[in-house]
Amino acid sequence: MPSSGDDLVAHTQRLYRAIYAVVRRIPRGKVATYGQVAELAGIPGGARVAGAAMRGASDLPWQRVLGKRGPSRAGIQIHDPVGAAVQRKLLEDEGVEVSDRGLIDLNRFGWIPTTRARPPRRPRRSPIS
DNA sequence: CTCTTGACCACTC
DNA sequence: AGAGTGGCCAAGA
Repeated sequence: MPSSGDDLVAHTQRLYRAIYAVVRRIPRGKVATYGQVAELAGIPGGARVAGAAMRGASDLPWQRVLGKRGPSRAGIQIHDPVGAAVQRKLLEDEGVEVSDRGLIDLNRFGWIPTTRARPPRRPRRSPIS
């Protein structure tokens, strides 16, 4: 947390940089939610901030950040229909299954920022075609 | 400083 | 299951 003497501009820049840093850590073929990204970036409850940060995002895997649509489901939440289509394409290109309604199963594709080895997960179907 | 906006989220019907 | 509501945080006008 910034002390009262901390430069406010530096602080806000740090927030966005933190968000981008988190997004860059999301591995290919996995997805995270805005809320998850925000929390990892040090902004608990700041899901909307993460969304705002994604809007102007460039040179980072922004397509891997989705809205939370249920306990174990995420979905394309982007407003612009064109951008939504692009996101779907990018995700499918890296092996993420997106339903017709734009939903993704977090149990299968959700990113778990594990520091240690994750338990052996056995995909029920071939991860790669 | 107040008010509005937003690629959010959880809770209720 | 889908729609409505209120709350959340930070940015920008």
